[in-house]
Amino acid sequence: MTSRTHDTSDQESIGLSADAVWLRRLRRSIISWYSRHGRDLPWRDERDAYRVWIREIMLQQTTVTAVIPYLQRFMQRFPTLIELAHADEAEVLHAWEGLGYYSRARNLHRTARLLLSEHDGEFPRDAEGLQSLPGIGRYTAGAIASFAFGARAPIVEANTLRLYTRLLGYRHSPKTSRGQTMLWEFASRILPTQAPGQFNQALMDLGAVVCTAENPSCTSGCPLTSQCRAFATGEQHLIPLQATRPAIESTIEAAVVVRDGDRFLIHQRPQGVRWAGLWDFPRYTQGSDRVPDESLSPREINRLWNDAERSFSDEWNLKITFNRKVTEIVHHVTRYRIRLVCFLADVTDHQRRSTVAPVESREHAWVRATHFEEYAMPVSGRKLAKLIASEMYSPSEERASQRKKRSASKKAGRDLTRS
DNA sequence: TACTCGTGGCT
DNA sequence: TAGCCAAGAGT
Repeated sequence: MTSRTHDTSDQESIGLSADAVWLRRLRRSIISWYSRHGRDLPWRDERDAYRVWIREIMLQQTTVTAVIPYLQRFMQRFPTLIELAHADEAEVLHAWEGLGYYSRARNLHRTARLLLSEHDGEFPRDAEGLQSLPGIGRYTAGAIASFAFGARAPIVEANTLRLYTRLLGYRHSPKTSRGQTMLWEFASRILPTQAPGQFNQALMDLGAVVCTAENPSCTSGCPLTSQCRAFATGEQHLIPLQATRPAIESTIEAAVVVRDGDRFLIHQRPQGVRWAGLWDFPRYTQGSDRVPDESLSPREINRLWNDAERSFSDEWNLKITFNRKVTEIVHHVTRYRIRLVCFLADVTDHQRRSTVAPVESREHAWVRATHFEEYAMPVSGRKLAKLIASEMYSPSEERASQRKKRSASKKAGRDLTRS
């Protein structure tokens, strides 16, 4: 087999990787590189299973930079498994607010309780046992087993996936079951008997620092250049093969800010929906027959205004009337770009007397803007909460509000206040 | 298998 | 800027 082979079979990849001499040389190069250039991460050589677990869950699909401050706060708030297990889920979600992928936090909490109730508060010491726990998949199981318990457990994640596929010149999709089988097989073969945890860390560091997604440092610092098939054929920019991502869709939502005196209505999102368990202002998605990326026309604002008023009144059994449009927030969630148009409605004495009983099954609260901080919210909800807290209570509230309205109207060449 | 689940940084 | 990317897991 030569580097000119264009349809490298998996067996050929594995066959090459199985060459003991080649593997030993690879390992030596990686270990040597790691000793000199490994990242100085705050958790380097951390072996406490609880701390490794929390950190690995946080790092799922999340950058090191984003994780560090959250990890510090989380460990202060929940220093041990016992404290995490004894906390309310709401507290855990609150500590997670802003990190995203909130099922990670819910599974973390579930697993803490499970470990305490059924495992004497101890982690399984092997990858298989770890993988049976909620939120712990194949990668995380291997990471905990090797980092905390020194088990010879392989790992495949974003960094190592890039490294392995390039090293082996794997031209097929690494996401298929065939690709996954090949990758885990190679991960297992390359892993040494001695200090597998450190070696796994070395693999990830090499992927993160040298074998990067964009502009990998093949000729300026990679210890594996001479053994890398992708480099030999100049394909390092083509490997790994990209999966096609679903297209981004634009949608429009209305957020309803209901004010009763100095309190605002928020509700807890139910299980099974996005941001489950987090608190938010009531929001409604408009039919997506037309979803422009640009600002909305006055006609579209009016339609949204009317629809949201009706939806809210039906759902909460509270007939409200919007005072004005407060703001628009554009944010991204998964494959959606959402234009969130926020309306303000004041509850009048008459309305309060007639129908204030919201739907019984829905957790809700009337909260002063100064207390929004106590509730875990999605980032877009938090942005709105901050805006309310800063604008609604500032001494120049009316003036600021008027000024904003005028400038917004002027800019868009329309009147959004609907007299 | 393909899709969902979040967010922020980078180019 | 619009898309890509980041120590994946669950369904």
